[in-house]
Amino acid sequence: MGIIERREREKTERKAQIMRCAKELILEKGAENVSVMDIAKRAELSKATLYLYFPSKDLLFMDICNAAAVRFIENFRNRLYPGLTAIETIKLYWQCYLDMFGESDEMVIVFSMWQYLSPGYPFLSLEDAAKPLTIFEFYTDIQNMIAQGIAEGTFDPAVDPAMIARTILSLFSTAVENTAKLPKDARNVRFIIDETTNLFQIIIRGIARDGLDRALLNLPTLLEKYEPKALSSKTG
Amino acid sequence: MGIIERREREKTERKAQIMRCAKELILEKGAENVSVMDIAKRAELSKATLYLYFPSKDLLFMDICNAAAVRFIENFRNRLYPGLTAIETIKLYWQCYLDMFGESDEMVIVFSMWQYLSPGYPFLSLEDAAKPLTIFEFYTDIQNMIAQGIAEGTFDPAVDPAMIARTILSLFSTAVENTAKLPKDARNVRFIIDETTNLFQIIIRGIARDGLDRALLNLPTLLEKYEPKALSSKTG
Amino acid sequence: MGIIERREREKTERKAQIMRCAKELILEKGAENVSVMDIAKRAELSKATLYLYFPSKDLLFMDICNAAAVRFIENFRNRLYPGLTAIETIKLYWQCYLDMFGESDEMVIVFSMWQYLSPGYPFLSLEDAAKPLTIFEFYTDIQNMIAQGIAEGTFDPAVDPAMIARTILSLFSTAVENTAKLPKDARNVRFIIDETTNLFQIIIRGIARDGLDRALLNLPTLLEKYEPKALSSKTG
Amino acid sequence: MGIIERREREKTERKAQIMRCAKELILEKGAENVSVMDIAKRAELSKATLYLYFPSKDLLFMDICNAAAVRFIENFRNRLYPGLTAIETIKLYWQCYLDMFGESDEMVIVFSMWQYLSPGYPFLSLEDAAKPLTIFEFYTDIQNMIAQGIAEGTFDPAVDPAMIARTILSLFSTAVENTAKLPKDARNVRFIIDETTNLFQIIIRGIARDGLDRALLNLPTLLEKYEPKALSSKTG
DNA sequence: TATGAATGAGTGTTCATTCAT
DNA sequence: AATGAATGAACACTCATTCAT
Repeated sequence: MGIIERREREKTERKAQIMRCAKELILEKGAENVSVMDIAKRAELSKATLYLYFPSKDLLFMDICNAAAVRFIENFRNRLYPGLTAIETIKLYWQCYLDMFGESDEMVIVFSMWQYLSPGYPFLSLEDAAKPLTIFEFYTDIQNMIAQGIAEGTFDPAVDPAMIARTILSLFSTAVENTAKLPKDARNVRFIIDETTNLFQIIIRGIARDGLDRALLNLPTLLEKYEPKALSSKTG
Repeated sequence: MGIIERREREKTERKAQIMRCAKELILEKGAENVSVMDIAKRAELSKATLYLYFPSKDLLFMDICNAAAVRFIENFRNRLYPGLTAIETIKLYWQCYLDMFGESDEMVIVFSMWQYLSPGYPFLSLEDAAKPLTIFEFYTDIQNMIAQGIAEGTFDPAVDPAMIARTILSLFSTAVENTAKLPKDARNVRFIIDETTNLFQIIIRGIARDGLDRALLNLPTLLEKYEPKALSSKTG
Repeated sequence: MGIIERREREKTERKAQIMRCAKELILEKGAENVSVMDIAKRAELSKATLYLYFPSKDLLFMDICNAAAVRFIENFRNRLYPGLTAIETIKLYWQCYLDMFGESDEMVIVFSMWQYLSPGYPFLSLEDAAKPLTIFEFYTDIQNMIAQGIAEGTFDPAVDPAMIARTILSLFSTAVENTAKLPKDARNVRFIIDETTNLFQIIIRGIARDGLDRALLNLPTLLEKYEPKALSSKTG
Repeated sequence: MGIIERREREKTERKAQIMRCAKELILEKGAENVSVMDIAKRAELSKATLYLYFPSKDLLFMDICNAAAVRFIENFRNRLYPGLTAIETIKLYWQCYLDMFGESDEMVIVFSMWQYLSPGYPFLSLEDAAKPLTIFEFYTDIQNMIAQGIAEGTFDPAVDPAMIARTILSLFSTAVENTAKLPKDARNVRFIIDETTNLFQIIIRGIARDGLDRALLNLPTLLEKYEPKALSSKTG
């Protein structure tokens, strides 16, 4: 039985290795410039071997995209408290983003794969999406947070949650993808985090109900972490 | 010398004709699906002849991008009044956008070419841009308007004008490009205008100085035109 | 030694199982669309294991072809009476064909494998055949029947028995293979039998001695079985 | 204007040259073993250049098939007399076949291309044919001749003209293709002609009305040419 | 005995660019 | 000035076969 397990482990490891190589290349050259040959060379395998682990280039890319997206979403959902206000949830969401992005290039991968696979996706309509990407759940999550915020009187009721979700995703996607297209050494993770944080902050303010105290809307940053336990007023 | 001039004129005319054909195709099929062959056929020229007028496909596309951008920028600058406030200027800017987008596909061209040519551009830094695109002046113009707004106390002084300019351009670019990827008949110009207007509005609100009366920030829409002459208080 | 025998038996059984799977696939998809992978999957074995039992795909296919051919030939030879006239033998031969084809897909296998393996074979010369296929014995049998018929005055002495044998085999082969290329459900065994019967009938008539009573040459059909026992006039 | 004509001529010449190379390879290796690369190499061109002259491999092969088929059919129809009996027409048909086949490998090409492109074609049903090959007209022509023969009392009325047409084409196709698959030096044009002549002869006899004088049915051979002018009794 | 893993050599097709004329 | 012709390099994907374990 040890053998079977070891085989399993090796297979997983190989898949992971291939995905790692593909990710490197995506980060280096941009998704649309990565060919199956490139990945094979980097992984020191033959093209044919790649196809042993992934049935097609698209599915390899989808796996890469989903793996990171799943990690993010699970992390976020695990840290969710019942009874959080919309703005608290948003802050938590953002904290998860900072945590994940601070550690790795995962977010870059998520968004650039996403653009590659479903280019026009979230901006226009959900229905046009051809491929089942986990990242689509980002859309739902964000939409829900905005809707809850409207219900709680935090956000302007004239605002369309779906449109805001689209916008936020587009912004991140663009930010991240643009970064991914730069040569790797020019890339500055820290910068991306600051930039996307500012963007998100602006949008949150832009959709806030008129007259709301802005102090409530401050998102966590790399310097100021958000601790949901402390903030969520379970007693009140 | 008349001959030289005529030659010059003919050459310009030819170039314009090629660009016209290329633009048609970009709108019909999306930038990345337009081949040199396609353009040559549409222009009823040989591929080799195209290379007589444009040194490469990329440079042809850049010219197309620039030509439209120049039209927009000149139109905007021509309609500028001295003495306009930042927010008035922004409204005018937006009115120009509405005018241009309502009338023609020029904006689609501008942004989709731009994405095609310098995908990672404006988000990160001006210096990294490999190619001299006129569209970069959009960036300066927007930046200036935001900076002026900060100076006039309309916008939050903590805001970074350059970052806002990047953001706005990214959003438009994404919106327009996503649209451009749809088949031409499915494209809905009206929808793009509404969407980008909403986005712009949210950002303007998001960067407004705390406590500012939001009514001042209302952008023109397709229904409510902005008339700078009436609004600009030259006397005050 | 029981062990050795059991091993032998198991090996044979495994081979048979693989051949069964391959045959199913050939019937379903046509010989040239069956890959080693397909067969391995169907047999629930690894590709490598297949190569333990058959040294190559070609040789597996040859075995399949031969096994079915042997079955047919043995059946035919078992039912042969000494003292049958040529035309009686031919009728018997045809009856065997009808029996075998009516009951199973064996004939389809025989001929489609044959075409796959030795496409140019029987038409031109026996010597050119690269691979030792049992089906070549069909050729000898038919040739013998024709030669006997000539000797008995049933067939035109100007006729070349070898050529007729080639022709008949080619016709069957083509008929069967064409059928095999159709999707399995569209295949119409009944139709093939009728068609090949007609063809065979025409050839038999075509080579009959001038002036011979055609009634003697009527082949059995699906409706009219041939009973050699009754017909063979052992007394005369 | 001379230039245009020369270009035209050169283009035609190039096409012809490519077709020549492809034909050589088909004769040498069999149609299904000829790749675009092979043809390009033989023609001392790049693969891309081939695609300048033929839009796809299939269409190149179809052109090859059709060009020869058209030559044959036109030759036959040009030599047709009004008022010929069925059997006279058949003899003429055969004479055309002998003429064409004696001179070149054209018939080999016709039939092996045909098999490659529409493998199961004539045997089963006309409707299944996916590609418009001129060779299908062979089918109609033969069918008509048989039908006329039945009407004139030459052939057995029980015979199905369509089935005979299928058979004849299958036989030629098989004969020719089998030849084509042999190594080129083993091929013997003379032999094919004799063989197919004999086959055709046998079928004609096989479908003759019972009691008909066989002498009327003798087909032309390489040795005995058929001269339709002499035979067609225009006066009677 | 059995197999998972690996691969070399191939498939048809596309496209931006060059160059002799 | 204009072009027809040519091409190298690339693309995603497949398959029969081998071999270490």
